[in-house]
Order: sequence, then structure tokens, then C-alpha cells
Amino acid sequence: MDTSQLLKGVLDLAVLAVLKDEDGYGYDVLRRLRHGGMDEVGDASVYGTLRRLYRAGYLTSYVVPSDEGPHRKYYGMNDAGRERLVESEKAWRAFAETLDGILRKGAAA
Amino acid sequence: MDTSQLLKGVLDLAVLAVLKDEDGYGYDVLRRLRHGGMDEVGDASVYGTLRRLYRAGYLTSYVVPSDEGPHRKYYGMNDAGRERLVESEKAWRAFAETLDGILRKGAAA
DNA sequence: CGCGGTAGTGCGCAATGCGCAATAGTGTCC
DNA sequence: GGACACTATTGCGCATTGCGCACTACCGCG
Repeated sequence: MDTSQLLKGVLDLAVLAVLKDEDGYGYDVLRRLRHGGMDEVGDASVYGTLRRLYRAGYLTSYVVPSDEGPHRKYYGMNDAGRERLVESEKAWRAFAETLDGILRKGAAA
Repeated sequence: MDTSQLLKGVLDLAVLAVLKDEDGYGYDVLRRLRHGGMDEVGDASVYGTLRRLYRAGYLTSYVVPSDEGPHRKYYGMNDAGRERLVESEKAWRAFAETLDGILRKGAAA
């Protein structure tokens, strides 16, 4: 099974959710998602999503040098991001409910 | 909001679900989905999905001329399709649960 | 010094939903 | 009879987005 297509349009939401309470850098966000059950999510996808969300104005960004490795690019939420999270979550729940409805009733009118 | 990305990888599932109990032709499948709440699904997407599923061996197909309009291309499930439906549904539920989990706990360990 | 883990960027690909145009049959309204 | 709307399908090209892979780079360990 290829779950990668299921991620489309939802990875944004997952990344925002994971950054809601605490800023994080790419590699860390990746770990949070994997730890949250999204085992197969690719690193490039997460980095790309973070960049995309940042470009779109949903995230703030600052670089922090690290003593024990390469620099880390932290991302944090701003108001637009928080709003986006709420809306995306709403859209997700509505969509999931719609699909569940279709799965339940099949072709029935 | 753009829900089109949420559809990715799930339209297959929805189409299979809608064909589970009763054969249907493209335009009709489209109506079933719209009626089921997927208001914004595009016609080309449904036709494309049906062709794709047929090519992949999950559906049977037969053409029926109609008295009141152009011919209709009916699609029906075969065993592979039914199996695929079950698996996709399982994958969907697992995925939805995973995402819900991430949404609930945010960055929390 | 090489290797593995950490951390990020860039490139090109593949999948898939969508808009739009074209074709085509039927019925309706003027 | 002609314009239009609804039904029904196909094909084309586009945009989005997740992914694999390669590359850079920093650190500590053996």
C-alpha cells in the first residue's frame, strides 16, 4: 500500500499541529511526526512543507547554531499560521466525515 | 480553502465504495459522490479515476446505449476491486486515526 | 581518517485532481 | 429550425505536492 497520496494536503496540517505548542526545527519536526505514527513520511517532504508554509507566511523562522552539529533552522507559528491550523483542521474533519458517510452507505441514495 | 488536495489518494476509495453495491456509469458515479457530500469533485477527476481503476484491473466495464442521451459506460466491481476497497478503507482509517492523534497531542511527547 | 548521526538544500520525478475544449445525443423553448 | 441546456465521455496540459537521491556540512567516536 502506498500511503503517500493520503498525505497530500494533510502534511501541512500535521506540521502546523506539531508546531502549535512549541517551535521546532526541521529534523525535529520530522521526528515528532514519525513518533506520532507517520512512520513513512520522507524528510524532504517535511523540509519542503516547512519552507512552503514559511514562504506562504504561516511560519516564522530563525537559525540557531548548535554546539553539537550543524545549525538548526527553527520554525514557529504566527497568527496567520494559527488561523490556518484552525481552518485546516476544520476542513479535515468535515472531509473525513464526508468520506466516512460515503463509505458507510455505498451507492445507497 | 482548497479541498482538492485532500482528495488525493482517496478518490479511488470513494469511487470504489460507491460502486460496491451497484454498477454505475461515470456521470452517475459523479452524482453519487456529489450527493454524498463531495460537492466540489470535478467530472474529469471521476472519469479519470474510473479509467485508472479499470486499467489497473479493479473494475469491469461495459457500454450500454441509452434511449435518452449518449451511451453510458458502466463500471462494476470484480474480486480485485473488492479486495482493494477493503484494503484502502483499512489504510484510510488507520491514517485518519494517526492524524487525529497528532492533532490531539500537538508537540507533546 | 572514515563512519554514523544530525541538519539542511536542491533537483527532477511521479501521481493525481482540475479546468477546458471537443464530440455527441436528446429534449425544450422561442 | 435554431439556440440552448442536460446528459455522457474523452483528451490535453497544468499545478500541487510528496519522494528519492545527491550533496554539503558539522560533530564525536573508534
